[in-house]
Amino acid sequence: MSKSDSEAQMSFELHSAARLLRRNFDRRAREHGLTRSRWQVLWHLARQEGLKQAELAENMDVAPISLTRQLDNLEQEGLVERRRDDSDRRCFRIYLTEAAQPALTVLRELAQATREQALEGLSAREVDQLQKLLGRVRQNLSRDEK
Amino acid sequence: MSKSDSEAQMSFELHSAARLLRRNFDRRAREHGLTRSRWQVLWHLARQEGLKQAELAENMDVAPISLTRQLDNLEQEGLVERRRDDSDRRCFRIYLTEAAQPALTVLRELAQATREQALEGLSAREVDQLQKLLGRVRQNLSRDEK
DNA sequence: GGCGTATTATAAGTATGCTTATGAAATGGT
DNA sequence: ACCATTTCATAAGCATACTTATAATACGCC
Repeated sequence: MSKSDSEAQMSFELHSAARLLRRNFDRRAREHGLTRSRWQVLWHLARQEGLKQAELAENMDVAPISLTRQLDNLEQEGLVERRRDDSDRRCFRIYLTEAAQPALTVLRELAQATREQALEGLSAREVDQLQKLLGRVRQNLSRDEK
Repeated sequence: MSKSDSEAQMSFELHSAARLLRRNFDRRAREHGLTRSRWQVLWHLARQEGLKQAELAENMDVAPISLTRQLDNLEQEGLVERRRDDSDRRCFRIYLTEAAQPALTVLRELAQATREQALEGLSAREVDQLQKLLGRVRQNLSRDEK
């Protein structure tokens, strides 16, 4: 296989693998009544709470306006909370509520299951290698992301 | 790093890298007036023409109905063609027109540029390794895709 | 050969994301 | 202190994808 072909193949595999990983998780999440856009918000909040909407949107890689509606819904259902910032009355700080904890537990289990399936048959060394190579690709691409 | 952490990290990198790759290409394509959904159709057709809409949709990983509208637009602009199948009057076979060729040339160049940026600093051997590892992940996940 | 089922494309309605515009509040230069 | 600029959240309108339903045609079992 020529260098250029191998590179093209790599793009294809990268795309496919990521799509399948997402899908696999989606399928599991859907069985629990969690839709993609919903679990993504919860997932990011579990990593870090108290962000402004704009910051959270940046983290999630969606436009702030797109997050607004998701938060509207999640807030209505009592899973997240908008708290006014004391020092800047323009913005809110976003927090999870206690009611969100059960969903998070489920999400963590689903993520684990998906990963196990994805990495079946790969040695710890190979997983590590894959992670490092992907990390370099990511850095190459994120250089000019702003 | 524990095994489980390393695995979680891998999912994150995979997701990120794929997203950035897509985005990088999108940004380039957009400068040429090509939107995501449009170039995806053209791209897949360049690989293989003459498919039924349902088959093409399956390849592209979208629902058939979603493809219908894209084809409506692309057909209107004369970039693709729906040809009736002789032996099955229910279905169309989809083909690119001559008018689509310039766009495809541009797409190929953009893809090349994106790949070069993504893989900067990786040796041919590393690219190959990455491709093979991703291939295994893909296979693990695509087993139960249907 | 004939009828039930499957397949193909599409339509209607809904969800979700984006671009662009807007109002309120903060910030910075002078 | 004042005005221009920036930032934050949201609104309106559009693009795109999905779920579910439907009409036309093909297929398969008996």
